Amino acid sequence: MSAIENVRVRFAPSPTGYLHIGGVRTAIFNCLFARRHGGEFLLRIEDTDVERSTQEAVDQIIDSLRWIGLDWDREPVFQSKRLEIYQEHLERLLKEGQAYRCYCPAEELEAKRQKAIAAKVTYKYDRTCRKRDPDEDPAGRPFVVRFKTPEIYPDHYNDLIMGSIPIDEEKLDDWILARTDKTPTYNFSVVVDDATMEISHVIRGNDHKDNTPKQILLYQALEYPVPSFAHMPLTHGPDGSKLSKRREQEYRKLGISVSVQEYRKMGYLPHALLNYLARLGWSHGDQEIFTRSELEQKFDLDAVGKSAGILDPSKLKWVNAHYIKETGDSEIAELLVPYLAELGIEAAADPPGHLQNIVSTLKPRAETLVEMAEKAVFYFKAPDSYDPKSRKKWWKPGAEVVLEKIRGMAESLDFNDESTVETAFRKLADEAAGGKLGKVAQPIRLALTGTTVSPSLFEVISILGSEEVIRRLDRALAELSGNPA
RNA sequence: GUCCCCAUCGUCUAGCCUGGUCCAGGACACAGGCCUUUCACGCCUGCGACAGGGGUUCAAAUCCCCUUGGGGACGCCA
Repeated sequence: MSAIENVRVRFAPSPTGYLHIGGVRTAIFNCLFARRHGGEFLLRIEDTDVERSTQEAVDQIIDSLRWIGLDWDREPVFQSKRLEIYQEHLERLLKEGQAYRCYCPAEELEAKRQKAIAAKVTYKYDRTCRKRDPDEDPAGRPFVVRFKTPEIYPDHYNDLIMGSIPIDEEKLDDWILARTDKTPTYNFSVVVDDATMEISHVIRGNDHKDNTPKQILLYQALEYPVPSFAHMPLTHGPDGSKLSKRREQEYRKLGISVSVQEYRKMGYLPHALLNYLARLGWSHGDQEIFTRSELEQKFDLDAVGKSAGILDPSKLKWVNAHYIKETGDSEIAELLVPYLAELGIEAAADPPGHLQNIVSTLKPRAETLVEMAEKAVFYFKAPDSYDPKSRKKWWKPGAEVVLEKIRGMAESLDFNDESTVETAFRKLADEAAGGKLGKVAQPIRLALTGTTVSPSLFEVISILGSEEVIRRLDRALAELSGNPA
């Protein structure tokens, strides 16, 4: 697809809670689409539901969007500050006879709806008030304003992702534009906002697909140009159904979450999540890894699929692991600090380069920053116990000889230098273990880390430094001789 | 219930529009191997799908129809 002129898109969350993972994906698609075509990406906060909207949620959403690296082009628009605009449009429709006041009591309509549901038929407003002459409207009674659905309308609309979608009479209710308290309903405010903000492409979740016919008719009634629509497939949970905030506990066990913030807590890099989410439902040949600018160059709606995507934590982890390896040691070190703090380790005051060195040994071994922090603990805290199984296997009688020899080397050689350590070990392995490095390394690894799994021992030793190595060896030696220190 | 949408390996997908190059390609996961001081990383190999049935055609994953399965929407929520 070649570049489209005058693109302006928007992301329009309602601030009733944290940012939904499906929400960011919508935001990502919008933003990338705008960048791809040199257009604008705007943010609109849909806070007309005063009861449920909070400032805290607004802050959280903005924070999450920034974290993942999304940038919008103008000040965010708040619907709550645009009430007069909706009112103007409403009056215009009323005056032109394209909308009418409905005095039917809410309870009465609700009862009819329940009845329809019980009878298993589609509920539609019976248009009682449409039939009345507006001049005969009862004065002083509460009313809502309904859209007077025109008799003639297009039989379909063209969706940029889903293709041709029929407009079905069944769905064209005389829906409510404004509530009794005069506030606009969603379908009314979006249209007024998108039209007045001159949005060119409405890219949103597939769950809004059935609202589109209503909205198109409103654009036409208001004589605004109808934007292009693109309904993206939804993001589903592992069971294949729509993600539900209520099932968060269940998701947690599987390593996914509905909340964007949680992914930060789980130790994902923002660009990794962005990359993963962009690739969920969109593709560019066989490419999996995209830089930000590649995404901005290559993303387009014509390569977006039609079917819903299931969040796959293992693929996400793989993408994350990839970026952990790709990113520089110092950057990762900086990002790691808060995760270490969670474990009670204050690494910020360490000598410069210390944490970077640690990070460089852990990068190929961690899929998330949480995992990396956990694996870094032994560098900061000497083992307080030794894995019993490994003890049995590697600390057989005579093992103390090896520990003592290494201890001696640590005293006489420069163990802050990795290659010196390696040379010493190889020499010892030749002399004492028939060249089997493992026989020397494992007992030492156990002494130094408490387990038999760690980064390269040579790296570990050079990072720990001679002093600390001696301390840990002494402690292990004491343990071996039956006199734990 | 009504309406709408979707349908390629377990998952994300390429291919479908413009039928043949596809006994269907890549990635994640999984299994095995190599490398190796352990664990990883990396590399190699393997496993694994056109939902089913009818058409159309010399030829269908690709076009048409039906069935089945899945999802979404039916508010004075957004």
